[in-house]
Amino acid sequence: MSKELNLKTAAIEKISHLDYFNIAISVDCVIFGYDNKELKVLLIKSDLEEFAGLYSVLGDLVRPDEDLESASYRVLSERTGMEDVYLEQVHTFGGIGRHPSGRVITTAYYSLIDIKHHKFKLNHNELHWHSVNDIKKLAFDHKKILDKCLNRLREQVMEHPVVFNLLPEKFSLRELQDLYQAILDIDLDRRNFRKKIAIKDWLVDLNEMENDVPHRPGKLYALKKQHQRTSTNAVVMQ
Amino acid sequence: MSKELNLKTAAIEKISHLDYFNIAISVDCVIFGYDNKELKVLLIKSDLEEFAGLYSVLGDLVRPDEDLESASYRVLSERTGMEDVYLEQVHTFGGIGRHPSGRVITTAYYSLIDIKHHKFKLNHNELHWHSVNDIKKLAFDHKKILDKCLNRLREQVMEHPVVFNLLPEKFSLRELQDLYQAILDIDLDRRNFRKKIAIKDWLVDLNEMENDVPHRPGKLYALKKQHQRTSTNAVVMQ
DNA sequence: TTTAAAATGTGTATAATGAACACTTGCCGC
DNA sequence: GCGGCAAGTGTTCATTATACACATTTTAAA
Repeated sequence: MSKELNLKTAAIEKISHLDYFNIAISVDCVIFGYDNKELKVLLIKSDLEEFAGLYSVLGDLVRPDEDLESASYRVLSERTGMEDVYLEQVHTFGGIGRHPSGRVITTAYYSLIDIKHHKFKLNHNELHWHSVNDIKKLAFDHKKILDKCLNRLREQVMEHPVVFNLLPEKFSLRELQDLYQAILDIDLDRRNFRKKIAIKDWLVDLNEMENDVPHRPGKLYALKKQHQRTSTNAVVMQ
Repeated sequence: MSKELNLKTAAIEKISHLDYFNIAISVDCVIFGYDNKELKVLLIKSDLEEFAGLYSVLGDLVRPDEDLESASYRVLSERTGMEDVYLEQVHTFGGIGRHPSGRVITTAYYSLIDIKHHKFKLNHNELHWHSVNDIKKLAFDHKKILDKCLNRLREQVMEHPVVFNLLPEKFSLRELQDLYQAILDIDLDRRNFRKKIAIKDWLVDLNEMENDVPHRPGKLYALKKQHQRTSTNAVVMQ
């Protein structure tokens, strides 16, 4: 792979090769989880003095031989032990001063994982789940990144079957509704919600019941196979 | 600005500084225009041997001291002479082999401009408008980039007042409907279309009439000031 | 000046979708 | 067996989207 770029614009020739390569690329993964009727996000204590005491989302520099999806997938699996996660690119943040140590352009992804999944492990002491609603300030421009990812998640949630990545394989409609309410931060009418979900035809009735609830158990459902989207079977993945 | 990045992950320390900076960042602008009832896109003949005869969208490397928006804005004004254009980030493409001369990650923007605007000039002999529907193949991964931008445009068009950037300041409802039909590639019912637009309350009635049409002239409208969004007054711009 | 062609401008009826709302049933725990 | 709690289920009403037709205005040509 030649290190000489061949883009012949008027401007480029005036500027040295090194200048152009003096920008680093990173990916940042906003990893959402769901627990105790709250939407959570996985954060790590910032190791930069400038941001002492602040948390940031998980990210890393992109290696020369990996594409963006691979990089964010690597961040995810290194940090959580999980594979086959749902990942979606949201936005690229390229402000000049966004990283105190140098020019770093970052592409933000959001990811949805099941906190209770047997493979899920926190591979770092300083990793913690935080309730999305409680987060006021983050290191770098990560609050902006979080907000953008949260907005994207909210836009997607009623149109596409993505939130099931936050739940265990089997779930009741009440659990599903609680999850929607946590994500959208609104109350939903139970009957209308069930109707809406039924119409979409995303679920299979497992003919099983909840068995660990202190009241009448509900039916258990699972997402239909053809709607399951993860990093390995993504329908659209560049 | 220190060249020593301070991101202390396990992985980074094993890899030399130069490796990480051996990635270039570019922006690509998918510039849409509208003429003769067709949606157009501004393309340039590729100057790479690998893509001889193929066209590509307009792009350039990002300079070390400019953010992504500035870079795409610069590409736009250098190529078209226009300022105050509408620009929106769509997606970042980071595949390993997407550029034959080296590793280049690119962030794609789409832009909407009025082909007939007095400031619009093509500052390059090899720039041409192409009908979006006729484009089968482009250099690099630019067909994919075009498709993604076109999809984004189509998603936005009914919800947000963006397409007015493709029209002159004054326009009739017929012209507006023709434009919507060109973008969405469908026919719309005239009465329902007018109702839908009226409800949105985007337009002011100028109390003027068309005067260059070979039939009954229609009323002229303009986009209300508070809905005009360009690069200088953008509501949300990172 | 009459007439044909073409597009403007407008309203209503019907269908589809979304929102509000209450009661009976089943299981658990005491 | 009784109280608590959530499951399960339909209907009405309001809003929104769709389908559809006719009279009017202007230009251009006979």
